[in-house]
Order: sequence, then structure tokens, then C-alpha cells
Amino acid sequence: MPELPEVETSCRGIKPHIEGATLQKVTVRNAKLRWPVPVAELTALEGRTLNAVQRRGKYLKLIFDSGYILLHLGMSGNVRIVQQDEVIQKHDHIDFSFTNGNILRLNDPRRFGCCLYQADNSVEHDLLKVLGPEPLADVFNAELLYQCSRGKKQAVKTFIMDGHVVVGVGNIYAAESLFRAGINPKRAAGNISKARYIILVQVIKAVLAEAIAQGGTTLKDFVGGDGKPGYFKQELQVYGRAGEPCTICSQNIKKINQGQRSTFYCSHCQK
DNA sequence: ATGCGGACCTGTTAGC
DNA sequence: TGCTAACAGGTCCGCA
Repeated sequence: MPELPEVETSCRGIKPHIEGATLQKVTVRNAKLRWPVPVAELTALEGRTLNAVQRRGKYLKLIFDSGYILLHLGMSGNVRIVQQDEVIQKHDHIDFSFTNGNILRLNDPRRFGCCLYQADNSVEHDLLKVLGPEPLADVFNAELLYQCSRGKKQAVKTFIMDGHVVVGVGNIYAAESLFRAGINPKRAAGNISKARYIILVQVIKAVLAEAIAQGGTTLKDFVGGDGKPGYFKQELQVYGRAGEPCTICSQNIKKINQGQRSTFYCSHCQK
């Protein structure tokens, strides 16, 4: 499932095939995603031109004159471009068919994702209003993380995974970033120096940029908009490597639970 | 205000 | 081989 690099990969993969095209038909096979899919509002867009495809955090925006469709892929979702004769697979919940023959097809087995409509381009959807900055933007910097974390006892790992602090850092990249920064994931966010946040911000940006360059991380079934997997998995140093030797010190990688999510780290290299 | 656990789902894998 | 339990890329919500 998609973290920011996977959503960015999907965005880049689908964009050239549907941007500027006219939406011909919306087919909703299962409207029961995280929130009910607004079928009537989506079908009302038929005949309109898709002006742009954008990413914000882990969300995708399909922007029309009248408003935008907001997509989230949850834990297990993906979007890809298919042609009319492509066989419908299990969990292919929504098709956006365009007059140029391309179809944007949303598949999401666990249905933690969503498809919503915001009927006003000048106002952000409530879900987007509260999001923190983009990690690859200049506004995401050490000063911001430092100030935002003062007084917090929350573990730094769950802190950087909080979308209200910064978007796009999910379970894989949080673990990898903290490893590269040499920070113990259990450490309280408010107990980390500015000097260490400078390093952490640098590695978060580097890890995400590298992952995007590799087309994301395919653990099991992620595919980008072109239907191809990502290749960042081979770069992972701690995620999914419990019991294996640390690439730096050779001690065993540990696995613990934080907020009902698995955390992988090296207790020798990360303090 | 903060922080935690529960909830939402299906599919795959590990273990007995 | 088959059943069961644990676990999986996210994040909103309600409660303490």
C-alpha cells in the first residue's frame, strides 16, 4: 500500500493518459469504501473535461471546472490505466472512462481508501485542510519539526507519521528514515535536539526522493499507474528485516509494536 | 490539548 | 490438508 512515493508514482503514471481528456462515464461497482462513494455527484461530471491530476499527501485530486474528485488508496488500493477490453478483476470498484479510450480503474481489496467529491475548487476539502506540509517542499524543515514537537511525549516514530505534522511518511519510510538518522523510534519527539531534527529532515527528504525515483516500494502487490511494481524494496535497511543483521553494525534488527504498527530498528545504531 | 486504542476491510501467511 | 490466528502499505474517531 501506498505511502507518498507510491501515490506520486501512481499520479505520474496516470496523468499523461487522462489529463485534458473528457470524462465519458463513471461506473461504480461498489460504493462502500471508507465513506460512501457519492455516485450522483460523480456521474454529474460526465461530459466534463479533466483539467488536472494532482497529488496532495497521499491523496490524488482529479480536478474539473466545477470541483475535484478526491481519491485515497488506503492500505491496499491502486489506480491504473486500462483499455475497454481489460477484464474486471475482483475489487475493481470504480471506473472513470474517458472519451480518448482510456479508463482510470480503482482497485482496493480492503476498502480503506475513499473516493469523494469537493464541489468547489476554491475551498479545500476538510480532509486536506488539516494536513501538514509536503515533505519534499522547503516549508518542511527542521525548525518546523522542532517547534512542533516541543513538549510532546509521543514517540518520534508516530510523530513523523502523523499527517497533521507532515504528510506522506508512512510505516516503511518512517522506519527507514529513523534508521538513517540514527534515532531510536521510541524516543519522545519533544526530547530530540534541533541538530538531530536537521538530520532527520534531510534523510526523510532523501529517502522519499529515492523511493519516488525507484517507482515506490512494492512489498506485495503495489503497482503504479502503468501497472508496474516499484523497486525501492531492495533499498530497505530495516523494514521487514527483523532478526537479520544490521547493515552497519551486524547486530540483529529488532521488531516492536508502536500504535498497533510494527516498528523495525537497530537498538545499537539508533539512540 | 494530548495520546491512546478501536474501528473499518480482505487477503496472505505462519503455525498447529 | 485444513483450520485459526496474526499480520499487512492508513487514518479518522471517540474516549480517558
